[in-house]
Amino acid sequence: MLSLNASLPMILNRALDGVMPAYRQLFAQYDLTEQQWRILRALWEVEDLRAAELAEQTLLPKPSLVGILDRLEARGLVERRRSNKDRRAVSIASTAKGRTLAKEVLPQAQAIHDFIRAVLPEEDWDALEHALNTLADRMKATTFAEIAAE
Amino acid sequence: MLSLNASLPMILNRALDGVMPAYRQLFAQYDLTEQQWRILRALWEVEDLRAAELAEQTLLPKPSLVGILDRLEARGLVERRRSNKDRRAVSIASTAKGRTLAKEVLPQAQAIHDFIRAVLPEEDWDALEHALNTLADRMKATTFAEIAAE
DNA sequence: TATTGTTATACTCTATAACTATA
DNA sequence: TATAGTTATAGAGTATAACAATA
Repeated sequence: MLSLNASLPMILNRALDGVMPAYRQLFAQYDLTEQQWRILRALWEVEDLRAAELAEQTLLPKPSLVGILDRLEARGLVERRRSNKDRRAVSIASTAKGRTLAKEVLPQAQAIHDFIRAVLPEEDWDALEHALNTLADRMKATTFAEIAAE
Repeated sequence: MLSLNASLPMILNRALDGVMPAYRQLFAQYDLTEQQWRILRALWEVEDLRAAELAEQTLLPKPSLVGILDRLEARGLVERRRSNKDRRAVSIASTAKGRTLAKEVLPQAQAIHDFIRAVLPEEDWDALEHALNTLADRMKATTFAEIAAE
């Protein structure tokens, strides 16, 4: 029987547990949680995103998104605008204040990233990325019911 | 500049996001959260563990552990016993009821695991495990301050 | 009717620091 | 004094379902 620490979730969690503290120390300096960071990070790359797109890119459930956006908006880092084309939709964008923050934080995040990249040789990263992405894609199309039915 | 969805945390999170729903559907049938599962899973492999060991193996912070154990104990799935050798220490073990649960759930968790393993060839798994464990080890010994100082 | 985003509810987990009892 | 576990506090995120406005 498989042991706990050889299970894929635990391997992934251990890796995250190794990597995230460095990031969290950085985020903490700017009073950001990991989820808030993901949202800002996504918004800094584009003009704006609709709530549904943002939820998908950040892997955050839609009802969670609302609260996290509320907090970011209250701090003036993002802003919500009702779309004119479809009055149901909301477009979310970084504010100027948010972009100022980006200029300060992104280089430091990049430094962490570079440090991490240097731990493994380039070809290991390619293999890692490919394997994990394959897994995620394959599993996204699979439910527990299908597995149990085998 | 690096994009969000190419960052290691996001790659790992996406993989978890692909893999966990299948497990969560299973856990939900037994009213278990992911964290509760980790604890039970660890306790099913051994006679007992001390709180500190359990926290380490499950990657759960000690104060979180207390509440999660409270809930598991209230359901009669685990039990806490004060150690006689060191009256400060607490040894935590699965109850008979917990072991009955194990017999029911573990084979289904194993089925998910087998399914996941079949997605990638054996050698990819070896590479993946090795790469991620190397990363976790290397990063655990690193603080943000060190990275920033480079 | 279907979709977008939001609200409501209830709960689990987290972070940090301080505390109790042992050692 | 140091350690093991717990408590206290305050908050963030999650899950699920239901809802209002709009399409």
